[in-house]
Amino acid sequence: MRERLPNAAESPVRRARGRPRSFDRNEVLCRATRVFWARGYDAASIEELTAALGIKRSSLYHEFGGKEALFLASVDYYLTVKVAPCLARLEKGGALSSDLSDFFDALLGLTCRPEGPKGCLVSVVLADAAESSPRFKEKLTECVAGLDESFVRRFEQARLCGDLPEDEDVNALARLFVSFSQGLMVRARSGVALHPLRDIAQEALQRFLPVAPRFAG
Amino acid sequence: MRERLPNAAESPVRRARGRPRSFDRNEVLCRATRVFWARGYDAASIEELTAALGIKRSSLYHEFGGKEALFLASVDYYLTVKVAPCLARLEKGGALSSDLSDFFDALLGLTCRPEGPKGCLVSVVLADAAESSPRFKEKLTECVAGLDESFVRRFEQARLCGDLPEDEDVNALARLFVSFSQGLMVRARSGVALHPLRDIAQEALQRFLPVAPRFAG
DNA sequence: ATCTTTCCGGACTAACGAGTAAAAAATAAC
DNA sequence: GTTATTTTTTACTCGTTAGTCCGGAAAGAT
Repeated sequence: MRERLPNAAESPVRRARGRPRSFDRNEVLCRATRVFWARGYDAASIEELTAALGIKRSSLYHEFGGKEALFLASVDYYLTVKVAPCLARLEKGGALSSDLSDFFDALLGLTCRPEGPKGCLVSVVLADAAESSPRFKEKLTECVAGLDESFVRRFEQARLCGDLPEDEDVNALARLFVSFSQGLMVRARSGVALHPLRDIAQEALQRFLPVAPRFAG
Repeated sequence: MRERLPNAAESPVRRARGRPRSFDRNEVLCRATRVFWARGYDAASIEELTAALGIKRSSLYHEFGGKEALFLASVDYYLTVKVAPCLARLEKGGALSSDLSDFFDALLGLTCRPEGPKGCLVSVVLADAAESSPRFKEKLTECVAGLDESFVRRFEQARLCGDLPEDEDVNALARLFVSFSQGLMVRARSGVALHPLRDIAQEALQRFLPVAPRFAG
């Protein structure tokens, strides 16, 4: 029926015992992410999901366990494949403001694509779902903490190389940037185009950062 | 059966012809708002709504037209009864930073009540639903624009009384504050308590605002 | 008192929701 | 080839969904 897709996990190791699966878990997860991202958790039905995923109901339940688990797996996929590359821009080793600018470019590139779902899966969809399930609320908390942490690390580094004052409160600054970024995602959800959002981000950059000692005076 | 509630609209004008309604539209809207706020648009079922509202299905459909219309009416109620008072804090006539601080206090008081739904109906719930219906997306756009506008007005006023520099870009500043506030709402949704959020808001206040001319030097 | 208008209550429908069970198919091990 | 094992497919259950209908009750108008 369906031709076998070359599966990344099959080459060196011996093939698993039974019938090989006909789909790539990552590919399926990627599509599931898209559906949840666009429609929200509750509005995305299993019917809609299986149609988009190209797998049958039972395969979905067999592989992921259920809708809630599939959603959580999608969030993880999203974090790893979509968000992490944005955060990686913070570590490019440039000046702080330049790295932050790159981060916003990547983030907006991700969340304003005309053909893609608008806004952020975590800041918009997971946030909405958070009140419905304790697992979702935990996940949201985790995500926010993770983002805070990434920025804290970058700001600590900036403090060391003189891009931030010695007495800068890096935790406060991180929470500020993360909150602002998530607010930007709400605006992106409303359909605002890339460029206006980029302008807002640039404004934020100029105002959030204290004038760096090495540039001041 | 059900005792008549005194209805605000009945006193001066002549009573309408037929049987008077047994519920207060505002009270019903208030409860509907709570349900959508806590559960999200899709997760809130008509069953759940009618139970919380204390009216029957057909009364709901007769009065509001349907779920989508009820949701939009709830958003309007929320804007008028919940958000507007927060924005009114901006107009108290104090110093800019003091009025902004009051605004954040009111906003967080609204969105962090331990017994109430966390986060903001607009920034979290409507944002999620926005991708599902064009009416919702329009409404979200309207809401964001309205918030921007309120801040723009306040900043223009601040420019006049010297709380902001003459050349300040009030539009940019407004979008910044609104985006940050909406990001705070995402964090509130995750269950963070009032005080940590208030600290973040205070930090934002200190960093967003350029040093006012009349306080500088 | 009677008529007219409106609202309430409950039953109803047809579709759709998530989740499951069992048969069929594809491969590895023997 | 046969058997064991895993995935895929198909068909199903059964509760819930949004939305509708209609008989009857309540109140103002006359």
